[in-house]
Amino acid sequence: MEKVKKRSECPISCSLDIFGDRWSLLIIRDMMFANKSTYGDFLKSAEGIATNILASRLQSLEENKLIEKLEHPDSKAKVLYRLTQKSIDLLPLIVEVHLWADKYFDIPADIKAMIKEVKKDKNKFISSMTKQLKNQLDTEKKVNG
Amino acid sequence: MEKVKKRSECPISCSLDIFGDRWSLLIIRDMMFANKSTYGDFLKSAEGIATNILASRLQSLEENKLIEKLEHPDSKAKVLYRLTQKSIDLLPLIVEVHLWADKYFDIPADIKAMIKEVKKDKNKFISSMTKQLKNQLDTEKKVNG
DNA sequence: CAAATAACTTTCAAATTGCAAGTAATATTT
DNA sequence: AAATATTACTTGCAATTTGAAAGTTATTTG
Repeated sequence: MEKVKKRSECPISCSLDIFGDRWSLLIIRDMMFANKSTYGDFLKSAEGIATNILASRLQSLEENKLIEKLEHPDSKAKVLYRLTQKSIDLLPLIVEVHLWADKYFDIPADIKAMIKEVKKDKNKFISSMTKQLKNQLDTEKKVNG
Repeated sequence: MEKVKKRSECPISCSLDIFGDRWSLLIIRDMMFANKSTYGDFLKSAEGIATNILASRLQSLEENKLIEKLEHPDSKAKVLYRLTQKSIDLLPLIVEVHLWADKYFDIPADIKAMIKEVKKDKNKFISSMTKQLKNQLDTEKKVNG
């Protein structure tokens, strides 16, 4: 039940209202690149998100349709979180974050490899990864939906 | 003297540590697209940033080399803030924010026009705007630098 | 059936935000 | 020259948010 306060009509401002915090894009990252999909998965990430913050971000992301909650195929105790088209469409933006960071930070080797692929052919990387991510859609049954 | 806490080596995480908040990119936006350059300019923006938050964000952006403080040519009472190469390099990312927002929000007409230009030829838009922004560099004398 | 796992929720202190008012250094007006 | 206005902040304080730790509930495993 978090308030949705739009500060202006500016597209950047509206976007930041949704994912302009220090955690939301990291959850998206985990889902996009690390194939994480559960609450426990996200908790294990290097940045160390607190449990209450994770719960609050997951709720906000769901309210903003960037993720969906599904029944987990392996267990009723688990919840499966999945990207939506809306969040998959953030890939080009996230790729640009990587390219910018590559210019100004030291990047770990494994990620550096991915960035190398991006630099080789950005559009190809994005379209092939987008296709891959889309394959995960429409395959599971939504929960509470 | 704000602490610089890097949560991990992840490029997204490192980037968010710098501009992952609800205000920093709006200041960059004002400088990139609205030709704003002073404290008073930023205060006037639609989102209504508080004076203390603005001061704190300007300091953080300066510490992270995304902006520079210069003597204002018109008055000693004014401070001129200017983009750096590092922040100009955020343009591709900011363009992608616009494209994403264009897909999921209603965009004001004037900005819509710009997005139309972007869609026509993204690379051309970015390179020509980058060139324009770079022209503002190396023309003024730094303050306290 | 007991212990472990998973996904949260709750509690509370600490940090951050946001509003309002105040300050100091120019600049302008009278 | 004195008074007023502008500019760029800073300060004080209440409200909100964050973060660490512990607790809860529903499964699942041994």
